Amino acid sequence: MNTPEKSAHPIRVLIAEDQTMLRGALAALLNLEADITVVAEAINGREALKLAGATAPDVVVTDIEMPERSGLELAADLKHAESAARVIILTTFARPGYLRRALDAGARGYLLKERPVSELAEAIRRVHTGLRAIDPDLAADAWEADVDPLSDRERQILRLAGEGRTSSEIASDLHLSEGTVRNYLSEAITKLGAANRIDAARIARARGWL
Amino acid sequence: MNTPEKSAHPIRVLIAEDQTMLRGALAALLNLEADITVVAEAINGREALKLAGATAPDVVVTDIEMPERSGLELAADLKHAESAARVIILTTFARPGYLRRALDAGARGYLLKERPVSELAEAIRRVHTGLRAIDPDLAADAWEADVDPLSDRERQILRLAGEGRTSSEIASDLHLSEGTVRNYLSEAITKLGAANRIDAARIARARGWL
DNA sequence: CACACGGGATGACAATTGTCATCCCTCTTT
DNA sequence: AAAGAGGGATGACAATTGTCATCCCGTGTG
Repeated sequence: MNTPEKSAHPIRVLIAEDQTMLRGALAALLNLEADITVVAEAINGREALKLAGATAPDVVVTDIEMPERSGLELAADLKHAESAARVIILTTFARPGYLRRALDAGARGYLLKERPVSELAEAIRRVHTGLRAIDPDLAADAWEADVDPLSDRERQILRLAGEGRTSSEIASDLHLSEGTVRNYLSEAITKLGAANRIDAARIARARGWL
Repeated sequence: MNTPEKSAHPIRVLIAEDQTMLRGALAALLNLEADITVVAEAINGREALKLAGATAPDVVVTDIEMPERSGLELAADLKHAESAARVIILTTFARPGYLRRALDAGARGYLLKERPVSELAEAIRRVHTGLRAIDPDLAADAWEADVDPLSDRERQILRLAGEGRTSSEIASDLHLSEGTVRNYLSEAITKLGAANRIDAARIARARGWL
């Protein structure tokens, strides 16, 4: 297997993705592109931030759902650290809530894993020149998508409820009274138009609010 | 980009995986191997079965969770069709239940997406020569893993309950009385040692029983 | 034929969950 | 100082959920 010559100043890319096989495959394929070079690979957001500091990539391609620190948090971290790296979110999920959060966190690209690798390379080039690269399917309904109506507490409690914890368990976990937990849950259920806590958790997850 | 010479009789591989980016990346990388050629790509189990008939692959690499027809069902279908293709399951999930079902369905390999692509190529070669390729982490506790204790009805009802449907909804969906639904759910909860239906659904999912 | 067995149904009871109106504190804002 | 607003707590009540003992009915099976 021979590597083609790199151009004088290839685009320096960092990949953050927790699934080894996909991460390795993407790195290998992107490295075959003449104008792209993968300078680092991270398995979660925390590691990615560290490596970004050390390798000064031009573009960071990151998954969202990773242990330790998510891709959305990574985007925010990089922005906060005033890194020059442009961020492209690469995810399975076409959740409007995710896209919105990604853009708020300063991401310049949002691409689905449903698309071929060639589009990723294309997105990297676009973003490197300062343009945006938003998946067309999502770009449309992103802004008309409704905003997460949940408060922090509601979200937090709903997350636990969705894992099967009972009201009283959640209450003692969070040092709240059981009644209060039920109140928050009830609020969340009405806000989401759900039938019960499980349904509410499902809806929130599907929209990328959890 | 130049493709290396293929050997006279390369291993013919079919890939079934619903996520386009991973599917494309794997196909591209495997094609770079001198002794492997990807003869077809499918986005679900149904399509894979059809393509397997048309292309007579030596090895089928398949994901488990796909729409239409899962990788486990595909393995069973191929066995039933007396296909000569050897099946390698490639999945994110280290669920003992999945491995067991895979082996029962006649799969010769079980590999996690947590491993590098090189291991996939290696597994393909092993399986092609008639050997097995089971992820070492799983091989150990696979057989001592407990068997799915749920009956079909219990599983079916638990699945619906896990999606947030109420007992009465499930009852009318399945033409059962509400009390009966509660009975099954209660059974499932005890069998799994869960705290409630949500917890039970979570546990069953985690073990690959749902 | 008698008997066990599995799928399904009932009825009853306790615990958990969902809903509401109200109330109590702290902060802000005016 | 008065008026809101947000986070949290209570209490009460209805609906849903979880648990059990029992029962009915068709299928095997000895």
